[in-house]
Amino acid sequence: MDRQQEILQAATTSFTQFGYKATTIDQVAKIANVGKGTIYNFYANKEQLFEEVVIHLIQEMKHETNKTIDTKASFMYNAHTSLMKMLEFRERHLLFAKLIEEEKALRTPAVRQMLLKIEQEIISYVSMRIRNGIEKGEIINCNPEHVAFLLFKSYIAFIVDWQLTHEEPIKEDAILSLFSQTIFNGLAKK
Amino acid sequence: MDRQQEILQAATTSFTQFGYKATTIDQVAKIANVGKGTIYNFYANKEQLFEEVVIHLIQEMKHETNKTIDTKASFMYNAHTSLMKMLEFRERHLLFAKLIEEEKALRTPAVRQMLLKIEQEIISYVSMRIRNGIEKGEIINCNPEHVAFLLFKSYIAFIVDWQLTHEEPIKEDAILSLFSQTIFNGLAKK
DNA sequence: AGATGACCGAAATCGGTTTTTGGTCATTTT
DNA sequence: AAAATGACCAAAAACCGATTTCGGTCATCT
Repeated sequence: MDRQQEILQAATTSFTQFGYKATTIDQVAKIANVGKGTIYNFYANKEQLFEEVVIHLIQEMKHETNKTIDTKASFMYNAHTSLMKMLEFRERHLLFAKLIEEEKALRTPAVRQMLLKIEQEIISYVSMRIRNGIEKGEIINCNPEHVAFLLFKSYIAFIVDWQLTHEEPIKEDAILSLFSQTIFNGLAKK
Repeated sequence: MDRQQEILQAATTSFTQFGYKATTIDQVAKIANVGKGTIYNFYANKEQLFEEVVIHLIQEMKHETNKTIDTKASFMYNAHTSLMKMLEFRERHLLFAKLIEEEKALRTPAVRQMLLKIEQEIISYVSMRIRNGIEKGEIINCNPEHVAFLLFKSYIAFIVDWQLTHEEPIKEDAILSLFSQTIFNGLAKK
């Protein structure tokens, strides 16, 4: 694996485990087995390295989701399988969870900014899919941004907030059936 | 108005305006036009005064909601009007918003604890209503706790989080129609 | 008997000092 | 020559003792 890959990998590990602030460049260098200066050959500064990690993760999620989408299938079916896919890779979203936690606890501006970027990115992606479903006449004529916002916040609530008030995390299939029964089913044209 | 009422009123005002931590007992005394010692004749300490304020607010909300419920009407209709009622009194929920903000920023343990209490209280109330709807055969057989959690978190997301990423608050009727189109409609038996 | 505010100690705040850490660059390695 | 490196620097964060604030008490006063 080339050095840049190694560094990105190490940074992802460290940010996920310790958060943004508690991750030091020295530490990333050590994990990646490179000198500190080498990192700056590829990334201008810590914030950009962070951004690269986040962009990479978003891309991966989009890619993963797109793979599951079958343009022949119904919106309903695709929404269901996409959500399932997302839930399957929940651990990978632990970076998000970590960042949300850090944002709440430390209010690091860089983290806040990145979270808003992630949110905006995801919501605009989901909006697009919803708009698509409306155009195809598969789902009712709703406000795509509002529905996307609702979906995003609901998802985060179960992935992140649920643990705060309940001992054990909620099961994937419980979330899945809940969303299917409520939001998704509500959206479907009858 | 008797002194105790005066104090509770003053405390509510101050907590809502400044939050828990930034509210001093001296200040409450001043607003209520009583000596500081007088407050301790009615409330053991600041935390209990806070709890009393919160309990009062929850009671008021429950009462307000119960008033709108028509046992003859459908679950759907009642859910809709209850939500409408809640939205109507949005300003009164500003204390909640303030507390959520404070919890995020300062992590005051007393505030955290109180928010969890509020959340638990509301979710258990909504759960009860949902269980009722299921028993009456009006809505599909879902998990009442999960649906209540979803409803609560969604409501909070629009009342509190929306402003963080959007300039102007979302309109009441936009929230209302969104909930009707998605979650509520999904729950309805067809 | 109930209300009050001066008073107390614990907890928060502040400001100056020390330590940590993001970022650079002269030197070394390939 | 090009890339890698870690000693080094300045700026930001952590630390810590001095000072202030504030929750809670109680002797005194209505």
